[in-house]
Amino acid sequence: MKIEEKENKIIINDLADFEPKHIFECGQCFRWIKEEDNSYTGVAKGRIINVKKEDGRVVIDNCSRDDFENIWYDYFDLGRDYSSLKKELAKHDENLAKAVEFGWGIRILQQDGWEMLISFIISSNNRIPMIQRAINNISEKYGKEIGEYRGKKYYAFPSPQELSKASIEELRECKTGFRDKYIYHTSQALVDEGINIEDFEQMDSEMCHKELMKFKGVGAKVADCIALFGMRKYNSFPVDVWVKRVMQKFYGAEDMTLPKMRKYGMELFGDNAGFAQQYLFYYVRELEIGK
DNA sequence: TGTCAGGTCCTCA
DNA sequence: TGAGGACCTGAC
Repeated sequence: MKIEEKENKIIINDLADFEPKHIFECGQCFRWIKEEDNSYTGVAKGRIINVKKEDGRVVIDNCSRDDFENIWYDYFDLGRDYSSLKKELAKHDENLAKAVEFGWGIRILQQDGWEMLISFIISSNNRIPMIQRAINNISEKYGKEIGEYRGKKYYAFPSPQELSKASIEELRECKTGFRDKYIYHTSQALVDEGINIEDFEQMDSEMCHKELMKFKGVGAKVADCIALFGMRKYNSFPVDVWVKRVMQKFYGAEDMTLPKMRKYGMELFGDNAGFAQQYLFYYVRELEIGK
């Protein structure tokens, strides 16, 4: 990987399988905002960076070399060979091959487990713009101000301790809707019971999923998303409305219940089920297949 | 005005 | 187990 550093930017010349639109709009994250120049600005790990593709190169603005090596390299999953992963997936079947070709620049971000827990509780029966707004409201109200970028202030996602100070009513004011009580109970549970969410990463997938579902507002689908995007459980297979459609249309799962569909997907795609799910999800949602 | 959206919870067979 | 209805909110 050839990396140049200049003017607080990191420029990567030869990074394959990386397309900002695919990465930030495949539904795995909620805090990356598209700018007018088609770049994306986001907050993670207490930093603000801006990412774009320019002349085939990946440009990360507002980023030091140290931060790139210590934070963003892992965050963007740059240690993984997506070319061979995609080749492997494409061999599986024709539909997955098309999906991989369509979302060729997707990478599964290594995001924070706690932030994913709350974010995906908010996602249930909700729309993406509303989810983004609620998460921003929560961050502004309870998170620390990180700094300014392009004239806009940015806030970190609050810690469990910080968020546990919010009442159910205040969470409702952040436009979380009926999920206010779920967020409240989850924050309280972490603080009161001294649960360290990072420990979940050490569990095997099944245990991780089971433990996550103990939180109020976390069902099978939300637990799978948290495990996949926040806890490196890459054999997770979140079944949402879109994946349900794709499983019915392409994989003969017309009469399956959701739990069966989840199990079927995990068996079908094995250790790479999470990646398969992301490519399929992005493919059918962007093209509105099966709607 | 009614429906619907990245589901979950609760109740009841 | 599985089915059915309620649920904040706001956009169409």
